[in-house]
Amino acid sequence: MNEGHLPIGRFARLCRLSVKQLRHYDELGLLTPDHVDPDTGYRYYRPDQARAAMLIGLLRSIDVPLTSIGRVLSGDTGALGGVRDRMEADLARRERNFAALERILSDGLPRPEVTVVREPARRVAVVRDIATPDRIGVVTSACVARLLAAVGTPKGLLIGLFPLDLTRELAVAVTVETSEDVPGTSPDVLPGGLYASVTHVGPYDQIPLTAHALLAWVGERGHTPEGPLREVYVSNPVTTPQNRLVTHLMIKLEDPE
Amino acid sequence: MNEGHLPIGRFARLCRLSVKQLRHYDELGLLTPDHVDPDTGYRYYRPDQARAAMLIGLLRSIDVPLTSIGRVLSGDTGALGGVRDRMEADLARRERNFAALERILSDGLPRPEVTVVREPARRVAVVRDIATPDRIGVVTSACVARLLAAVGTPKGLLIGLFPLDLTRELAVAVTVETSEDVPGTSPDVLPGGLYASVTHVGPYDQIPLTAHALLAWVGERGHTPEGPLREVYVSNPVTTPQNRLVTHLMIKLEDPE
DNA sequence: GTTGGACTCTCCCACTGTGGGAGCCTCCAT
DNA sequence: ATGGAGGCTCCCACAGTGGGAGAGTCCAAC
Repeated sequence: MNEGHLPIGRFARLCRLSVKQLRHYDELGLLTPDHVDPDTGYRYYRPDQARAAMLIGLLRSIDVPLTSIGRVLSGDTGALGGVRDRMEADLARRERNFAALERILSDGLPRPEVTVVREPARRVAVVRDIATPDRIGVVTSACVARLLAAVGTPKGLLIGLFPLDLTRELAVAVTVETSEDVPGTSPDVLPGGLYASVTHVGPYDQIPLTAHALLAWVGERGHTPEGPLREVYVSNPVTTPQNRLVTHLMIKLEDPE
Repeated sequence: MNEGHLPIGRFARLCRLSVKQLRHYDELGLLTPDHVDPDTGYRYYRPDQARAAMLIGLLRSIDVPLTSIGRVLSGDTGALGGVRDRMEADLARRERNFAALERILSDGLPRPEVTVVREPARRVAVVRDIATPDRIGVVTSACVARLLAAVGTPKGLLIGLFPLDLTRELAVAVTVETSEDVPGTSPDVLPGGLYASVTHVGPYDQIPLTAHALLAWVGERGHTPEGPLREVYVSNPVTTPQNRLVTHLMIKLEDPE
């Protein structure tokens, strides 16, 4: 064999990777040793493979997944762009989570006051869309924009409707009370009756904190929540600071018979 | 059995959790069903367990680990504080990683120019400390502060010394050339000889990008890097914007015989 | 030439949290 | 009585790394 060949341990020290990692990368086809002894299975690397090895280490050190690294190594120049986008979205989500945790730590676990109110049926103009769980915020904003464009200055408060199961693809809707049909929207009637209601104060992306408490209240009392979760946007999000935004969260209770 | 008891599927829908999750939480002891039929193994939950279940779901939705949730449920009020600190550190690390990835995407993979230079031996004053891999930045800054406090205004450039193996606990050192012993520092002599050298331009926490390229260059040519990695801080970090900071990275080559 | 210690091999298991699926059993309404 | 929905347990998968067992290999010192 060539004299320059390095056994795996020496190569690992050279590249600042662990032996385990190198074997794993070999197995995945990311970095195949220049030569493998057919009798003993010993892996031997050429020194100039250190560049590829260290590229792997570099990208791993910034959390690029091995599959993406594989694409980079095989010349897919666009692979890192996708990683960038995913990292950015992940980062934003983690920042939201961190803010929510900070809030819990400062305000304690949410135990807001739940009241039962009787709501009239409401004739509304509806704008709907489909969203994935992580895009609820964006999609809802878009619906609001479309609704406002169709209705003009609304006379009542905007009401959002969200299904209780947020784990998969879901339909969101934004409505406003109206007395006549509005072009560009669908007419609908929100059922009246008894609702459990709670007030959320804070950023919209922390609504789940309060909504969980509302649903817990409902479940605790043995009610079965019916229909979508209703969010009544009381504050003007343009003029109100994030942590003063007021939203009423309501869920219909089954009719007592 | 009690009439209010819910089988797992119904309870799961109520709490917006999956059946799999509930079984898992049962197994971990986080949320034990109120009653388990000894014959069939069927789990039955009380409606008021929904509060605990939804608390789990809420904390999971903001990435709190199940073990920490367990501590919260058993009344450990300090558990979330630890989670907060870990999340904050993790967030900072991810932000750095994201910045590094952005840099790679805009500047391409680092392939800086490596030169071989002959360095004289240098008599230096040294301040050392031990750091874990994620605290290198902080610990190094502290060493710099101690060194500057001991030396006053240095006549030469600060030089950092870092072992090549960054995967475990490691010793960092900061030095400055001096002609006499300085109280509060240790005297040492940096060996002279041939060094591979490369210039890094950018934030200190992106030094690994360039260092990897340097080590790859060394490895490619079959050299064995010797001794610690040397970082010569050319710019004044106080007056220079982050992405204009200039640092020379140097690694000693074994002497040609 | 032999011996011993460092090195390497392949497998298996662990972590975290969730989902999918197989194979079987149970509940409840028709 | 029967069928379908829903429950049970147990196994495997993901991603990436580390740890360890048990066996084989390399190389330098004697």
